Amino acid sequence: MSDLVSRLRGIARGPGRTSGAGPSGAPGGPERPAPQQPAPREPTYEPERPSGQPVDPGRVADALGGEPLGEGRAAFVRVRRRYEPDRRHGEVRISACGCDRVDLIRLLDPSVDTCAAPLLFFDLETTGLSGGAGTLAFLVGCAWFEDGALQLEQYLLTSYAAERALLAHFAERVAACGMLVSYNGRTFDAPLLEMRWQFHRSRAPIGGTPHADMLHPARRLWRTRACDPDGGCSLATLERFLFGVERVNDVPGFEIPSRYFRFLRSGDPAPLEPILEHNRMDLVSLAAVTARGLALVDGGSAECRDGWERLALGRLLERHGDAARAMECFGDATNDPSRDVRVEALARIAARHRRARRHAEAADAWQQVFALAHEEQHGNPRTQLLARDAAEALAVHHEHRARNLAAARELARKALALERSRRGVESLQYRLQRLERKMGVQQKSGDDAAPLLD
DNA sequence: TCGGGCGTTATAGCGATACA
DNA sequence: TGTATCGCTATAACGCCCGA
Repeated sequence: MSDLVSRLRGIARGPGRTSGAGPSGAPGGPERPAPQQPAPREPTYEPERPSGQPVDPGRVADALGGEPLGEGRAAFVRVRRRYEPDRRHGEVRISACGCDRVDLIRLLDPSVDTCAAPLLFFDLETTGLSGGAGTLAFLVGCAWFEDGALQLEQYLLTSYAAERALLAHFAERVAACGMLVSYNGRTFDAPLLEMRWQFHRSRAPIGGTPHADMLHPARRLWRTRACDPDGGCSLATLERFLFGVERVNDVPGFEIPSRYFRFLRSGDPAPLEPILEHNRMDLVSLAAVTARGLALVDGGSAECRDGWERLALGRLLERHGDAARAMECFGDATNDPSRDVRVEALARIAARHRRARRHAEAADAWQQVFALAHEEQHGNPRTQLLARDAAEALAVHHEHRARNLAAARELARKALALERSRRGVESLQYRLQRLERKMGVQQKSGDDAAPLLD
């Protein structure tokens, strides 16, 4: 332990370099022991730094490849990086992450009233998850495009006294942008920043700046696919699915606050470097996800990679009243190799026809849904649900429009066999009773029953 | 003319899920 | 671990159509 103590004190005091990547250092690497020191069993950073002795922002900046900003106790550290257009982020290049059609962001996030460039992507690392005055953002990361390259800036808090200056600096950056973009920022990042601004009795600049939160559009577009068996749609899951990004030695979120507290106690910035890299990865992925979403709403069905993406885009466009482009997506999805995709697409098409009172076209689509879904007796529960919907819709069609009571009864029976909810069963039983009553009246009056459908 | 049925829309409640 | 947001589901209300 005494070795560790002297090492930590050496880091906090002297010019001897320790771990932590510099400007060109390999990011995200594991923490390394100081030169000529035995490797510690565990990378523990106990509160050995003499209390009351502030962390030197200049030394932290040197270790992290940044620069100190501000004077005295109000100084914080700024770390800048520039990712050139040909740099790769998984399978995509930075040049492909630019967002030209920012006006289309309102299709992704309907809560955005006005769309304006330039976009400022931002992401916080905080001392905790829960709100309240005790949680603060010790790292504010932001990024924007400049001449095709992604410019990143990170503001690191080296002492609580510098928070106001750090926030003011970020506020200047926000004032220069047209729109903020975040991932779950509407729920987490923005409220936390606003709370901190209130704490310093300053006006929060975020409230007046349009803010697009990419979490919810990402869920709408990729949840059913990106998403692992657990159905997650975190930024890390998404970047792996969309861009093939595999993070190496990424710091888990729950570990971030404790690493920062270790830094405050020890003065050693080494535990922070993986956090800065984690934050940079989040910012690049956020830009890439935004660009991908904008490309989809701009390019439509032709831009989609597969049928699942077509279905999701169709639903998103339908939600915005763009029925024509939604139908194009659903129509293209009916040619997908996946039966589940084809069934879902046909059900969407049928529902759209029904809404537009094109009942013959709707019945034709429902018929295809039922035929396709029925081939799969023990398949996807969603497909089975659509088979039941199709059977009931066709029963309605035959009872009230085609006037084929026998076919309606047969379809109602099939729907009943697929029904799982008590209410649904009751509703279908009622329908069957009505049909049989009508058929009894018809037979008494001497009418011939219409032939059954295939 | 009236009642039954269909289809759409609005609303409420609940559960899932991002974030560090 | 707390919190806000959204999607899903159930339900109600409403307008429309049609047959008795």
